[in-house]
Amino acid sequence: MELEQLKQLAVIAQTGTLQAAADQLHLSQSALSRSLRRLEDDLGRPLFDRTRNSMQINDAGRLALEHAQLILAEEQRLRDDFDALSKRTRTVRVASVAPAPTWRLSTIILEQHPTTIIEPDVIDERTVESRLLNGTCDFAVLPRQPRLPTLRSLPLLTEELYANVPIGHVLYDRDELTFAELDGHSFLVYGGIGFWREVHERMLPFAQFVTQPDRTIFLQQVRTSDLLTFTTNAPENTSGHESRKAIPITNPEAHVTFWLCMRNDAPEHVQALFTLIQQASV
Amino acid sequence: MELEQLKQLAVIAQTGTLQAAADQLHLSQSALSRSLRRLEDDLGRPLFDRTRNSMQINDAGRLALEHAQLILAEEQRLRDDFDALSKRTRTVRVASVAPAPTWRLSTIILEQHPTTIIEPDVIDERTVESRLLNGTCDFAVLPRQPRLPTLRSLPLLTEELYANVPIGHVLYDRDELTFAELDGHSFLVYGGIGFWREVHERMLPFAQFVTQPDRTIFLQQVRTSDLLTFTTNAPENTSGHESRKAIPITNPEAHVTFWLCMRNDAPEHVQALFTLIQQASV
DNA sequence: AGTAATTACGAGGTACGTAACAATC
DNA sequence: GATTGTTACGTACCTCGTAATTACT
Repeated sequence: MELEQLKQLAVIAQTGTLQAAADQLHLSQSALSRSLRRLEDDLGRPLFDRTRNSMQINDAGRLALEHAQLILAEEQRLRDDFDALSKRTRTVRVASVAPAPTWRLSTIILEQHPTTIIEPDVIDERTVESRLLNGTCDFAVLPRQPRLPTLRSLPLLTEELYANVPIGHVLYDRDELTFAELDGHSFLVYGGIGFWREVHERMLPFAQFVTQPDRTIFLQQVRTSDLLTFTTNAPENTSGHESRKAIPITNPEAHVTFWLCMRNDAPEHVQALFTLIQQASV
Repeated sequence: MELEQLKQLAVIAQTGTLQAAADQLHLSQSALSRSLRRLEDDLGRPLFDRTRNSMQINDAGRLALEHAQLILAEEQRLRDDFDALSKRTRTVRVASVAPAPTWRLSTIILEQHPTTIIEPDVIDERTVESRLLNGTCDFAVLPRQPRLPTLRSLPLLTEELYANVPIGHVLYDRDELTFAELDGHSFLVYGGIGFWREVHERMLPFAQFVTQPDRTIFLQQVRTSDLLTFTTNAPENTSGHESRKAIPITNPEAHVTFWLCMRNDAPEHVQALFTLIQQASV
């Protein structure tokens, strides 16, 4: 007996004729006829009452059909479970305090495992930490090295903040700047920058911020606006700033090393990715 | 995915090695290795963690195994149900008031369907009738034609009773006898004669009966005893009476026609047998 | 005539066993 | 060296599709 034959039995019973069932199963009528015959031989009795050109399911057929449906349903559950398992192992949940580290992660992971699904969340540091500890994310990105013995960590990248100054602005000719010099000006900022927003607010208490949550619209606005903006050394930040000058900010708060963190008891596929990133970051 | 592969998974998981499983499955190790590989490919992930020369079932394997066992158990239930169905259709339960009609039935049925199992019960008329009506037998044999419209019936055979007289007995020279002439003598009788016992007791109120329930011992005793016995025209009654003379009994009570009865709603295979017997009895 | 199921036949694919190989105990 | 799992190769079997056949509507 084969699962394929049970599927065929179900379709034949449902359609009522071999021809219709064969069409639905992408099989010739004769092949289906023989396959059904083999099943009947295996079970020791006909499952259909036959006239010369019609078939009618009989008691034995109905009995077999009941069992077949239970078996096929169980097979489907098996496949569903495995699909869920595959999805789980293909997905990496990343909780990060800033977007650039997740971009870097994507670049490294997708190069080796193009089918991986990366689910980034840019959120505040406390939430990142708690999600890592309670297992609701696979990787955490923090602006410092965690020291818990239940965690492994590595320095993922160091991001440097630049003031992005439009032509004609009073600060355009400077070669470097400090937060103190920037304070009091107006800035156009992208909304999803997480950690950096706190830096801005702490270091520039008197500045004005216009926040654009949509990244595409933000980049368009940068081209036409004469407001100051920020950019960093992350390669994903280079586009759309052609008519502007990126001026380094010298304060130590403008240079941040982001650490990739993982629980020691992370699933195997997560550990493998961690090792991959470790090698790529050397 | 095939049921065979799920069986193999179960055996591999149980034995722990491919070689042991292959032996148990009457399959070469390499074939089993490939078959398992195909299952893993089908499900999209390994079911065992492999070193170069050992295998250990992993989480995915255990998950698959759970489902596999449910599926295989359901397949077994299907087969069990079909075995029970086969046994039921191969078995014919006969309730008869006398043994000879069941012998006749066996002869006719086994000639065409040698695998049929015939379960005869020789019991009293009222019980035969009730078993037929409540469905606890397929065929009933009665000493009269039933007239219920829910039943079909046919005359199966007419049995004629003979006095079986040993050489030297006072009645040995007679050519025919009546119950009245036989009354008062001593008889050796077989126990399992059902209906005929009532005839004896009613027609021979003053006779002595020595009853032997075992047919083989009865036939041996007949050879050596000088008691009167009975026999009939049933072919199965001819053996073992060589040193005796069978003398017809003229009373109408000694000539009985047995009717085969079946419910109109009997299962198909029982109806087919009824038709067979009808043709054979012409 | 048209449809439905079975049977005949040739072809392609697939799973098997044997055997060679690699690695571990 | 014995055992275990994987890979290579040739073969045999098995199921498929096409087509012919038979019967029913």
